Amino acid sequence: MSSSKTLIRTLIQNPTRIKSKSQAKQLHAQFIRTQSLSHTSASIVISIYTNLKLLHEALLLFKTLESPPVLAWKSVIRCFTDQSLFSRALASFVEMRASGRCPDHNVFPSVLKSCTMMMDLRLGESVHGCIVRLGMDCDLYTGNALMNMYAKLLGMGSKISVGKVFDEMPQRMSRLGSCCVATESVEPVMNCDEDLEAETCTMPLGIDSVRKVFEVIPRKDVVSYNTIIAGYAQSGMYEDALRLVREMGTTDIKPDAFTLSSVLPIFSEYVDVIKGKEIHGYAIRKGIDADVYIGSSLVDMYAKSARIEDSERVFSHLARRDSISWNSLVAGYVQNGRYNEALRLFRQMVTTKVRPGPVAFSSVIPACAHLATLRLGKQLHGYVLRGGFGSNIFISSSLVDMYSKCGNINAARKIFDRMNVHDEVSWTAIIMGYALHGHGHEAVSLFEEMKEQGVKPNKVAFVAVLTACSHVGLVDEAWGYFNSMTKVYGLNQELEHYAAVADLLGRAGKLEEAYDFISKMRVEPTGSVWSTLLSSCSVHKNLELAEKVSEKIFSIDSENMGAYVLMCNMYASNGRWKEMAKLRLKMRKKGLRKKPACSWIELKNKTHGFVSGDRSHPNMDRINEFLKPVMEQMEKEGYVADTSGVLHDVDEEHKRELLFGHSERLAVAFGIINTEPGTTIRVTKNIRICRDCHVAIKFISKITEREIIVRDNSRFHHFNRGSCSCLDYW
DNA sequence: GTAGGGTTAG
Repeated sequence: MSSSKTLIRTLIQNPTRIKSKSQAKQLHAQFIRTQSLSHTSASIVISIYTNLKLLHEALLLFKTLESPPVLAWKSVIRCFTDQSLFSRALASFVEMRASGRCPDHNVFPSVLKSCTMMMDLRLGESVHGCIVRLGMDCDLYTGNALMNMYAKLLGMGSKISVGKVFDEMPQRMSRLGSCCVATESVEPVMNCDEDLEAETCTMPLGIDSVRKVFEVIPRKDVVSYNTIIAGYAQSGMYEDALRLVREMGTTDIKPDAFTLSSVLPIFSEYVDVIKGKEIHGYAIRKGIDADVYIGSSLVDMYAKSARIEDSERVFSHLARRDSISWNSLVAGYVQNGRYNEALRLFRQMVTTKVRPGPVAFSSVIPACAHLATLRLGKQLHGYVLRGGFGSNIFISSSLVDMYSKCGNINAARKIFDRMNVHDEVSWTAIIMGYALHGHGHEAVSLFEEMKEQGVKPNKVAFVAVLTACSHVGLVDEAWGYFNSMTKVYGLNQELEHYAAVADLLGRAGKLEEAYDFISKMRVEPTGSVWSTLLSSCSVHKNLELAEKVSEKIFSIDSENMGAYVLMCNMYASNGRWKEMAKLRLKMRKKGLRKKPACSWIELKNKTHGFVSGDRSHPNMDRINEFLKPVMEQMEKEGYVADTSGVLHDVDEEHKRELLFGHSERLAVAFGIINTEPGTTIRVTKNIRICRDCHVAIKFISKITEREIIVRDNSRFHHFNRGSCSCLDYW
């Protein structure tokens, strides 16, 4: 008997000597056998259980206590937090306070973490009050946890309104990590005060609180610095973040992997690859360059600096890759326009058994949008739904965009309508979708609806609405929107907005006005702004202005292929063969070659490409066999080949043949002969659809009774029953 | 008690 009492005493004095579940249970049994299980000893056993993460055993014993001591409460609360049972941790804390027990500094870090994960700012603040009253705000761990809470719950976004903090809760939730899912009650306690409704602060709300806590902590450690640096970095206060990193250099606290991976995104944002490389070098010297966090930050930093090869190299040297490392490179490919590689890597990621999370989908779906591959886009959509990410606002916005860019505006609208909340990005995606499909009026009314619902349009939204106006010729409306940017929304017009207005004026035939507008822009016009006017000059057959405009283009960009081709076309259609020849000679001297026009169509899991005039396609005979009678029928119905756009200096008969071989016509024909009657044909083209093909496809849609959708590089054309959705305004 | 990747844009 006495020997077992000695044993108990030794174990109680050194509880860490108990390393296994069976040892803990033996100790518990000894207490029961010797009838010495007091409140204090029970608390010690509970703390031993919780240290071994034996929540169930701890709770069984805990429930037998009538008035549990602080040690028992603390252990249970910490264990709940460790197991991601945040709401139960908080409930226990509240209960402990109600029972009159006074918390000590050991319990606050867990409680604050639970408040953070539950996004319960109200409770967190009252805990803070309690901490101050107990004079525990000097405690290092408590202070660090407090800073983290304020940074997470108040510190996101550079300018944030209090009302918005609460609106964004579902998104913030996903950002806090997947462990939220493990709690029993995901519903955050939201006590939104009326007076907190929509006050916009110019400074992120939380960072001020973070700084106050930081200043109170008397002795700071590397975690304190990392927490406040991350807070500044994520609030867009980059200079303050970097200032603190430098300040660390004056102490004996040295930047570690956490510090670096908070700082690297700043240099991504600044596109400062020199500083980024310095950090990379520091990481190598410290021997932490293989860290997964640093690795993905480096991949991202190099990708954002257009050095995707360096991203690939960092990625290939990573010892371990998690889903974020993979996704950083997938996203990097997308950001650099390497869409096929993005899709390839995404596939590789999946075959490597790394489960793509929500972020991976919102990175890769835009690749489908750019490639206009409805087939892959639909597959990803299915994958998204199976993964349970259907209500993620980032993913939904990218799906809206994907469906509209792949030609299915109705599917885009359906997804948009099913979203619970719309932010400026999702609104912009659907508005741009209608704009590209030529439904300018619908786009404009959606823009108005967005404003009515209190969502402030950003600069991209203005690009979308101006594009919508431009595609249907809403000149007055466009001016209104253009001017409201500065007057109502405090947004500066940027190149894209000027370009959209210039495009609008040009399309509307107000060529001189467009010329003046571009000449007086407050931003230096680029070659592409002038190029849109040049194509308007071509559409409205104004050769004189076109020559002026092309000179402007060549003075900015002497190798602008599009301008050469358009000018050649215009000279050709005016019979000015000499000028055309001169221009072509210039092109040849510069070694410029015309980008081949090509079109592609997806059929049965395969993409079929057609290059203008290329007769090598294995189905060429069948295509011609199909086109011949259709062309004859077209001519009976009044089709006359418009050969004015044909560049080549050849006779009329030959020109007709050349038009015959245009890539979009081949792709449409191929689609029709390889699908069931009535199937919609979707064709994508790399440059603007040709004028004659536009007429021809209208006839083809009528004769074959097919809906034909052609996406060129600027918009969609829906051909149906002999007419096009653009109503020939393009 | 701390860190990394994401949606809309001629």
